[in-house]
Amino acid sequence: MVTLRPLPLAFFARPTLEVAPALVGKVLVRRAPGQPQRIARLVEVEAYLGAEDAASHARRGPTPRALTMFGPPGRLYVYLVYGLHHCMNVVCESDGVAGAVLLRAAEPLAGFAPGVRRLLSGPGKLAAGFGITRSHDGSVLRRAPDAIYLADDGAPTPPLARSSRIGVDFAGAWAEAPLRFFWPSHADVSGPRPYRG
DNA sequence: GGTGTGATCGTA
DNA sequence: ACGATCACACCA
Repeated sequence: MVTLRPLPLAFFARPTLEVAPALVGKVLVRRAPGQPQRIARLVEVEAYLGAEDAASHARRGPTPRALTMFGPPGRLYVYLVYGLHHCMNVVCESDGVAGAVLLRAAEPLAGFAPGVRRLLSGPGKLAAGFGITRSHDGSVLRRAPDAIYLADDGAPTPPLARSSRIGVDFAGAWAEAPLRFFWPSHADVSGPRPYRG
C-alpha cells in the first residue's frame, strides 16, 4: 500500500500553465460508498486559459456554464459535451481568474475492471470511469468519503511531451497552441495510435 | 421563442 | 466518415 499525499489546494492556486504539466504522473482517487477505492495515474491533460483563449469556455466571460472556471481553485469544473459525455477539469488560478486543466486520460491502478484496454483513455471515458457527472461541478477536491481528490504517490516524474489540444479546430490560432501535456508513448494516452505529438 | 453548436466516442 | 443527443449561448 503506497502513501497517497493529497495535493493541497495551494497546488492549484497557480497559473494554469504551471499546474497542467505538474499534474501528469499524479494520481486521481475516489472512494464511493460500497465500492473499492478507484485510483488512476494521469497521463494526459490540457490547459484551458481565460478570455484570451478562443478554445476555452471562459472566452465569453463568466457565463452560467463556465462560472466554475472563474471561481476558487482546487474545484472540479464538469460539463456535458455533445449531449452525451462529461468532461472533468480542475480549476486553477486565484478566485476570480479563469483557468482549468482538462483531465484527458489515465492509467488504471486500482479499483477498475482488470484486462480492459484503455479504459480511461479520453476525457469522456475518464469521467465515466470515475462516475463524475454535472452534479459534481464546483465540488472541492478533498479526501473524504465519496469525494474525489488528486494526490502524489511518490512515483518518479514521468517523461513529458506537449502538443496542440484535441478537438478545438474551431479556435483559430489558439487551436495550434501547444497546451496539451502528456506522457509520450504511454499506452493509455488518448487519440489515434500512434498518437500525434 | 428558435436556432446552431460542440474540450467525444463507438461503429462502419 | 458519421450519427447520437442536449445544455447552452446567441439572436430576435
